[in-house]
Amino acid sequence: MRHAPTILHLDMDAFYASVEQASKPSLRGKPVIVGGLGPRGVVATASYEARVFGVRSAMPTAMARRSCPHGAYLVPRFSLYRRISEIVMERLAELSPLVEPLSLDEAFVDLAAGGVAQTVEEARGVGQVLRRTILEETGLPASVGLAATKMLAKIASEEAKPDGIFLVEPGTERDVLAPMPVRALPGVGPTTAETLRRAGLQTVADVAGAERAELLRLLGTAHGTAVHTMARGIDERPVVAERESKSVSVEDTYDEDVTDRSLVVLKVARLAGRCAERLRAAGRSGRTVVVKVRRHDFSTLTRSETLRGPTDDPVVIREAAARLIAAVDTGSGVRLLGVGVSGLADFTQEDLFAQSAPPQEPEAPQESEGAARRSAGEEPRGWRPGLDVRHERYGPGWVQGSGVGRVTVRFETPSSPPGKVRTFPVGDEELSPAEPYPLTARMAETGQSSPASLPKSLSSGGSSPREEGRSSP
DNA sequence: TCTGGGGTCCTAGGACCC
DNA sequence: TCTGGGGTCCTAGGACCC
Repeated sequence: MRHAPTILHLDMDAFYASVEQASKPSLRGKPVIVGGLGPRGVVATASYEARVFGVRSAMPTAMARRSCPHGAYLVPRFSLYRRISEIVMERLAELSPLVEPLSLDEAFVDLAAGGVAQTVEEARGVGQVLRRTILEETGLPASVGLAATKMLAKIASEEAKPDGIFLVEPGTERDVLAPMPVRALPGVGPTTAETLRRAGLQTVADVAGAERAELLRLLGTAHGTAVHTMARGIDERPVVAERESKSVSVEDTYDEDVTDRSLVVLKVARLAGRCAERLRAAGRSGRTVVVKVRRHDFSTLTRSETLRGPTDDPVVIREAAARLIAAVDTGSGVRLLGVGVSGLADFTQEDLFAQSAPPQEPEAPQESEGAARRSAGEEPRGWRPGLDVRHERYGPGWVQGSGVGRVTVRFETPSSPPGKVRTFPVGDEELSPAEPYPLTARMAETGQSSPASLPKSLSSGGSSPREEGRSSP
């Protein structure tokens, strides 16, 4: 274990909600909830103002509306979040070759490997400069944790929030951890915490003081060992850059349970097609096709089939998915269907034996996403709250709400004062969907060739298709 | 209030082979 | 005739994370 706090954990504060507040001046200082807005939606991120009312991530949106009825409820704008994430990750890459992203808004950085910090003071300095840089370039607050291990760096960034920095001095790990609830340890969720509680272990100190054999008996070999080790402040996991994904999957939860068997079969076929598209876009192929079904009572089952060789062929994946769903009783209705492919190979090469794939896939006539949804009997989702629009006469704005044939738009941009609201008929010819506005001057400079503005076929790949836009030192 | 979507890792049992 | 152990692959489910 290293002797200086040179593992940095960066975590953007309430990321999606903060982006929305930065984009929409009228929402600053107000409760903002980003997530699914349908009857079965859940909260992805709540702003700190919304958390005061008890709104939390993963909470059903319907419940959030009850406890925070005056909040602004918005759908996520992932293309914008991805653009901002790219900018942040670029800044991290300047600190070290060892950057391990955990999600769009979170990453570990090994500062020692980058040679930018060897001591407590240097590490703190790097963290402070980083926070300032991110604020300047994106307009968003980020918190930084620094420690000698990943576990403590992550706990430190949690401690630092909101908009702060926290450094765990090497040697004090056990003291910092001791009073914390067991849930603070990575890998300890509700089930493990309950198991430990029943054994009388509530704090990290309790677990650290427990017999190793007792933990193995309670949690099994792998988990028990990991929890015991972590509780004593030991964590030798290295920061690892560029981990290849091991599976690709697509799933949909439906607003109402699907009972019609032929519709179930149709939806599985469509999901298989989408899954294959994603696989191809990533330049991967896989051997095991998985179908996932969640029933009306929330019970979930999976059925899988392993092919003789890896594939990314939509026809092959669709056929396998069709065989799998054929063996599942969906008579009582399903709330979710999913299709995934695992056992990913590095190459995209058709297996020469088992496949029935014709060389030139005779895809069904290409339907647009919207047309596909409509023909499947689903709602077209035009003006969803939070989305960017432009009006010929009033300029750029965002959808505040819609219903009974009308759309309400607020006309403002990141750098404008809070804007005015106007209402239009949903069919207003002068109103059209628009690209997100850059949050800062810096984003406007480099963001013109943003993935969001590129055709789908170019922007969906793993690596960025553009070369320019990198600032010189 | 009624539970998203995208992942990772682990366990356990059965088949199959040596 | 009965009784083995170990290794690998596949399938299914579950806990956990963001």
